[in-house]
Amino acid sequence: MEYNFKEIEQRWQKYWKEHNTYKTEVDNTRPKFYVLDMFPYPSGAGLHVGHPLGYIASDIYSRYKRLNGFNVLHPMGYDAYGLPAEQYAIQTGQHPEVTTEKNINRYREQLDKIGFCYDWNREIRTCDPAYYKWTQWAFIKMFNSYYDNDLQKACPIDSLVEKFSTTGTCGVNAACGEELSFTADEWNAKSELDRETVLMNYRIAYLGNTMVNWCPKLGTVLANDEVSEGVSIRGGYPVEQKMMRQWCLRVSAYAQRLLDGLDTIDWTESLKETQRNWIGRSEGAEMKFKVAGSDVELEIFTTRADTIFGVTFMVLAPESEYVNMLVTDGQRAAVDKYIDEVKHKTERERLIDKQVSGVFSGSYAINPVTGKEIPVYISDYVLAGYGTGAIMAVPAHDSRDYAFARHFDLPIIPLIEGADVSEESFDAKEGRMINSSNENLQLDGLEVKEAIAKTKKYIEEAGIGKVKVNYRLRDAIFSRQRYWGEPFPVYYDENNMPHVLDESELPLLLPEVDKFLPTETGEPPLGRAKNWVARNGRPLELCTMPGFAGSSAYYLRYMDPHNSDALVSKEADEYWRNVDLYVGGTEHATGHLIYSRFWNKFLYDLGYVCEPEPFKKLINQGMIQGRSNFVYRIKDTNTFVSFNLRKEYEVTPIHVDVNIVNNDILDLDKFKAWRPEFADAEFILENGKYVCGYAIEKMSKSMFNVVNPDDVVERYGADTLRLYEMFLGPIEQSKPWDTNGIDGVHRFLKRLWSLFFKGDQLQLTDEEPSAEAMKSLHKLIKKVTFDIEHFSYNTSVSAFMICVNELNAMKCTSRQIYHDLVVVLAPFAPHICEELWHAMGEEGTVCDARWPQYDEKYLVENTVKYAVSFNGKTRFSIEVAADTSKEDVEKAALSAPGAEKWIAGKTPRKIIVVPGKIVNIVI
RNA sequence: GCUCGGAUGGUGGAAUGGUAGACACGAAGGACUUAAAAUCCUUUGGCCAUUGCGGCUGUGCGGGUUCAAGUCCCGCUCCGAGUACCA
Repeated sequence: MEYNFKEIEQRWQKYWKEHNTYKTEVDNTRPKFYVLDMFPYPSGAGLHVGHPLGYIASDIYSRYKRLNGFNVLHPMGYDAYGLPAEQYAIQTGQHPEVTTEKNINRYREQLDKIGFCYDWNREIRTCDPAYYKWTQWAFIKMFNSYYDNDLQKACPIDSLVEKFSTTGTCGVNAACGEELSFTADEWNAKSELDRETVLMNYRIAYLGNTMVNWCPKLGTVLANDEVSEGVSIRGGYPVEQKMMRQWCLRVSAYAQRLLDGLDTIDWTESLKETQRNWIGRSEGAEMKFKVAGSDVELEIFTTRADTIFGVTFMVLAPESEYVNMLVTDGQRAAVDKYIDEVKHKTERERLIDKQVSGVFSGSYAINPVTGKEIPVYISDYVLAGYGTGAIMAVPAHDSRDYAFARHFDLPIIPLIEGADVSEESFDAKEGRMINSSNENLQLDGLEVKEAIAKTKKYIEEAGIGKVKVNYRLRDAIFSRQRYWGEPFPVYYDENNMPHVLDESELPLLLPEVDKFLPTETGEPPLGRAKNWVARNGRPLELCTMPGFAGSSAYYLRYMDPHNSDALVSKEADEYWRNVDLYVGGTEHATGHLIYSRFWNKFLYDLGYVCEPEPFKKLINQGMIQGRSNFVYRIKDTNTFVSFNLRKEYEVTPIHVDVNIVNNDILDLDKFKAWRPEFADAEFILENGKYVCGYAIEKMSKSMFNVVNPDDVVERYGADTLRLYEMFLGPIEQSKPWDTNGIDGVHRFLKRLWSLFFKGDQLQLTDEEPSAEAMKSLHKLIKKVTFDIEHFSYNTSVSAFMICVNELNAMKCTSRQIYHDLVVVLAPFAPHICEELWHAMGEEGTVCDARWPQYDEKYLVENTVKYAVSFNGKTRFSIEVAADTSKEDVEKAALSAPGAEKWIAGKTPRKIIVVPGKIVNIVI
């Protein structure tokens, strides 16, 4: 009987579906394990061979845990809201819902062919009203909450109102946009509208005027993580800075907890580091500089308080509120001109144009320590959004200040002994201080670190400023001027003040529109919706939520996907708790993985979830790159020359579809049929074959290097695909898709099959397995158990190959051996194992078997091989009985044939015996 | 610039400080076959010796620790990823 993978795989996939084999329920009698894949955005292109890499790894882990008696939650769903469907809708008029549905069906079809053990009863889609109801619900909760810095948690906004009405802002320490100060009486005297305006300053979901990344081409704002190097990540369009009234989430309030939480979770160090950088904690000081002839106090943030003696000028961000206060009449025109220029530069231009620019404000600040007057400049190298939007410039020890000082010919005072600042600044925080003492503060001779500490202490005592921690992490901008997203549960009153809907009104359904474009008046697409008003007749919010809204809490919904009364029931949450193993790409490090942690912590504060971190362990699967193939056309002809002969001609490399190339050998007939212009192509072959060149590139349609998993399944079967993807290399490493080795894996499965069957006959016997066979099996179990726990799947596949080869060589037919072999292989190649399990006459499915435990007693060797080294160089090996004493091993090594030659009559100075491994003889 | 990874045969990749190159691909040779496919066997880091054992060398470069280093330490080079006027 041939290994008919097609028939086997179809049969078992059908069986699993019909028997609901992978259905999961809360079961308090068994330990839980939650394995999650980052759910995909269902794009029109379908899955390529890179997508399943992580899915296969998590599937193996899920099956392994299940075999070990865990109740495994392993769900899948779709991140269904997103730009591509909307862009497509704009172009074609096709409703995004229709294309999304179509794409989801295609994804499902592809996923099903690979034999995953997902519990599809728990499928979720972010665009499903029953799902996004809970996204809207969370938004309402955030709107109705503020962040209490003393309690370090989110609290109901009502309790803040309570405090305001009894004590005013006194004693309130809350995360806010702007420090406010008022008494209870002042609060109580405020109008409803004024109160709402004040509260907006504290809400966790708030409407704020902020500088946003505006992408004119996409017609929407983007979050910081959606922009890279001044262009949008999706589409690569220019992004500019614009002040807009936008919904924001006060993620910054959670900065410290997001940072601290990283120490409690098992993620790769590099990913944690990325998040730490993104959060960007920096300890420093806020200092106040008086301005000559003015009441204004200029507040700046610095991490280098020690350099206070080297401050030779100040710089304001062009958007800073200080600008207007400090510009003198004489400089007004110049400043206005400069600010106008800056405004019209896009973020990208600002980055490309690294030339120093700036303008003098006309004012002078007074150094609080030295009392010296220093000019105040305005320049776009200072960012409005970080710190206070103003800096003290120390050109000797900051490269940006240095460039500015050089350009405007401002003084540069070195403050560190031995630092040469004639050519460039000395930015390192090391060395001894000089030029830094007066009657107020003496820093000379101190190390930089000591100087920083001393200065901080001084400025607090002298009341010049205070120690402050700053974070780079900004609040998330939460509005998108798009159609295909979650509508905000928000309406506006006659004062244009937003209010949230009542929870009973959820879900607020996404309305129909005639076109998916902005309105003629420039409003978002929802402006086209008819009757887009709340129950009370008030107009609803026209923006929708961004992509990360729906993906921030989806792992919670999987726990209890059909609950219409809660995001997740207490019971389900307390059982499943959080994700034990999360598998996905690093590209979400500063987006989804920050937002999700924030969202989870918020729900944790409110008592809706019981774990402070959503993802306990995270594995990043590498990207699968494309391996493009090339043919070489001789210039001005239709003749193609094989790879190794191409140097003899003048040729143009042309991408060729990798699907008509096999192991770099071009299928000539398929090539001719591929495109009309190649129909009469001629070839110059080498050894009768046309060999293609190759290159590693991103997998994309335009490179003709996209490999579809369906094609691989069709040709080799799902089990081969699964094994091969794991065999390709370490899971976390990026690597090109290269089918050159797939035959080897497929051969392995065929060999396995032929161990079971001779002809049509199952050739297994009930005889006792030999010690040799037991050893081979237990070696395998030990190795595979270890490997799965350590996500080292590639070496497991090797271990299977070795074991099967050994069993084959020893002609083992023992049912007992194969029973266990099938169980440990089942997570990797479930279909063939299910078939063999069944053929052996076992009950039920292999999914419910028990993971075999290895027994060291079978692994004990009778004899041990020692490598014998002389002065560290291995020369030969000896074999001795396993229980030979160290002394006897030494003797055996010294008296072994061949040893004489290396000892050369001398007396060994030292002999080191590493049990079971090596004897090193030092002469 | 900063942060984090990485560098091992023709290729993908194995090696708790202990015989480097497991396993697989590819290649070469062979068996079976009219032939091909499939399958199986042998060889396969480099150099030298091959009538035999064998010897030398070898994990990006230069040092160091150690009886012993691909692995640990110091200093470089190159490649990849992330991030970037964050004061």
